[in-house]
Amino acid sequence: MRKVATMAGVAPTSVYWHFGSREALLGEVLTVLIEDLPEPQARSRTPRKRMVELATGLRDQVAATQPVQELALELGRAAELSFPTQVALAREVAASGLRGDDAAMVVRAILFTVGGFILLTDNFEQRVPGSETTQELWHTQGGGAVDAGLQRAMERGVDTDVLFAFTLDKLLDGLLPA
Amino acid sequence: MRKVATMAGVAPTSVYWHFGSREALLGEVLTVLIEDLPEPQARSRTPRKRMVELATGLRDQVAATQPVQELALELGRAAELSFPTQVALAREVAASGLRGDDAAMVVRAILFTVGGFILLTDNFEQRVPGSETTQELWHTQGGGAVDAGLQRAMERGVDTDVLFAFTLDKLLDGLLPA
DNA sequence: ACCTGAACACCGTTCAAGT
DNA sequence: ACCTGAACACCGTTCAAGT
Repeated sequence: MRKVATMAGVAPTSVYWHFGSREALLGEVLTVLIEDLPEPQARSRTPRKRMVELATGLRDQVAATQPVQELALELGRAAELSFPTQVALAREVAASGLRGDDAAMVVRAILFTVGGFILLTDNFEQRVPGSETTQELWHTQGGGAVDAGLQRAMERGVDTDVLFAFTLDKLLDGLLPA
Repeated sequence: MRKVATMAGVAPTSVYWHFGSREALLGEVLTVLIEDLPEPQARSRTPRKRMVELATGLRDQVAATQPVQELALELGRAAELSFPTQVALAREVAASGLRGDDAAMVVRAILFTVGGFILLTDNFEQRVPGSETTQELWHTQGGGAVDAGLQRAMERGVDTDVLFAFTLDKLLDGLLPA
């Protein structure tokens, strides 16, 4: 508040006259930031490929505008960030032949998976220096609990981009049976 | 800090002699809380059913111990909470016939999906009163953008428990083809 | 209508001084 | 070895007083 006021060349208390509270101020900032986000785009030739494009695009956009996402999260307005993609996704699900409640479940399953991935990856990156990743925990855990090859693979860690693409692909296999 | 000190019948500054910082204190609290969590259990008869049981169990456990989860999240130690389930899940994936890197991808896809769902649902519940859900945004959005039946379904909202079960089921369909 | 300074009730933290 | 009070540098916010 004091920093913002200084930048505006005004006393901290003036901000309260204009915005009422810190939260209200941040809310207006977020609204502007959200308006400036680009529209989701999908140019591929099949509905399924366009779904992947939209999902990946949302993930990339959030990664590229992390401060916006953190602010939205803090203000409990994360839903707004994903809404344009949700609408575009709904259109593709309808294009793939699904209707009504069935279509809605598919739209939501995809969006929850994408959104969940984003939050989870984000949480990993904000990891406190001293804390352990599950990767490190697999090292600690003596062998023998699971198959040796699996153990080694778990100890190696993952590329989250690859995992995201894999998970989305398999989910779509389940959601849109040939 | 001051509250904790009062409860311990000591000056706030004494806490710093024992723990060093607020973060270190909370870290030790979290370690104890995590130790007290029950082991993941899976009693069903097929690997796939046990996977569903483990995933659902983790979700339920987190919901039942939300303060622990929030603390783990704040301290960047969310990974630890899911680790026992991750090991149990790895065992089931191996039991279903997968090995090495393929198995690891499947374990991670499931765990990321479950973890993501948990974080996302949690974020929705912590929604700020004034903020809009996508459900409300669908109402705002005039009709015509998508199929009318789908629009109505999106306006109705979801039971996240049902959506979770559905998504997990479809993901497993994709991950463990018959 | 807009801005101000003084002040309040909080934070986490440091540190010299005590026993 | 453990505890203390005083103090620092922060927060968000209220409010009476100014112009």
